[in-house]
Amino acid sequence: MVRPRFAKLPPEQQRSIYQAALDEFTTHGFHEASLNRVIEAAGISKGSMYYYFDGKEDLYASLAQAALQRLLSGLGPFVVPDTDDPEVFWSLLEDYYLKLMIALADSPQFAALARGWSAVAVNPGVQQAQEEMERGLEPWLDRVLTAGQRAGAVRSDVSISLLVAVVTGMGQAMDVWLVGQQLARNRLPQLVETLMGMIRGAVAPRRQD
Amino acid sequence: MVRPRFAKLPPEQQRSIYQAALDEFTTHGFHEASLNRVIEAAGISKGSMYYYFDGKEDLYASLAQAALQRLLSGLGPFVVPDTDDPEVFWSLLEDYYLKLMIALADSPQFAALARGWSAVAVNPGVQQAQEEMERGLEPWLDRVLTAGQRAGAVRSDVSISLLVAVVTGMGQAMDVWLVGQQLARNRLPQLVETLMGMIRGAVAPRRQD
DNA sequence: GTTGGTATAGACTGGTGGTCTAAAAGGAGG
DNA sequence: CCTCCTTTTAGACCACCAGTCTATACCAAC
Repeated sequence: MVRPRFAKLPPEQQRSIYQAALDEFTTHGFHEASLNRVIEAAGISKGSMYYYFDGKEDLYASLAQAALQRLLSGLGPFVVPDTDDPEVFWSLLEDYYLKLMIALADSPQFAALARGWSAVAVNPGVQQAQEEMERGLEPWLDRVLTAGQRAGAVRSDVSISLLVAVVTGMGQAMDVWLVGQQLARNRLPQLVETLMGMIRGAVAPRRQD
Repeated sequence: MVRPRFAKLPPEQQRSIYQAALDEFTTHGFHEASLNRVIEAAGISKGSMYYYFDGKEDLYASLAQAALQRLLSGLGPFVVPDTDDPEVFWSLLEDYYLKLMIALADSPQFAALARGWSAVAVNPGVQQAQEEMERGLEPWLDRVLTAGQRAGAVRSDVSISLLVAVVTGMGQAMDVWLVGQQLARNRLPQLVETLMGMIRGAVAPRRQD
């Protein structure tokens, strides 16, 4: 999936293509985006586009990956809380989530890209690309929740896959909701605390456990 | 959005068109579905199709609406629990959710249709149709949660819109997860209890409330 | 120079959703 | 039976789509 040919391009042209693609994808979403328009806006020929990218999906995945990398570069690697104390576990997670949200608030481009993502998943051809991206996200969630179970912070009486699904769903819903709000930066900490509290309420062990 | 022309058709032809559309949409999803193939499979002409439906989106929305109606007809109207007891509130909701899940398990067609739904939402043109459908669902959730607040079963310290978003997200995630499982009918009650418990954990009042 | 890989251009293909015009079918009044 | 008008059907046609392919331009190595 690495395309050294593209990396060899003069950075100026790389940015031109990425910018055109970003505009198109963020304003139209994946399916309604037109590769032809991207080609035109970038000022290159169809041949060149297909010389650098395998196709529409590949361009999108490339773009998203680059954006994600940029987003996470200021955040350090994914952290898996390693602790025995449920309170500490949730506190660590909340810190991390807050940092993530702040970074996200600073790059609305990526938010727009991420929002279009779920739609892409329907196309089977893209699932592979998505898996590549999720290879850094879903397994992370998986490991985090497993660590949470060890710490007694996450219930152990249901399958991990359900927990991952539910937390992902909650996270997506919250993100979408957050983007819809006028998220004043100074209110973020309180909001994140609330949101994390809801996730905790959903997946924490029942009281009699 | 009502197309009396279509309703006037001989039922046999109506079913022929709906069946062809259902096959296409459930096997390919909305975006990858081909209207031309539906037309061919239904054995009608393009002119007729566009005489009866405004287009692809309209056909899809029509189909989904009909399927939803059929699904809910055996379920009675949406119920808004009216009680003062949080326990009763959640119990009523759980009963209803279970009935819904059983009905869903009995009509996999609708499940497939519903799965494709989120992808359609990305297309702005369909959002209107979706809103029309959700006009019967989201406000219901809204009212249910408000009733839950009155009963002290749902926390009142965050906005209803967030609660609706989170519950919707959880519900979608759970539905998708459920469909992915081999949902044996006899295990459904226990599963639904678990799922409802998670929703409850997320939106119930904090302990110190 | 000549050769050979790299890069670019853009015509072309088979498909898409959607429009449009012309003809067929159906029915009411004479 | 014929005319007139509306409703319905047929399918050619349009612009656009993602993706393929061939021919040519470029440029370094020899």
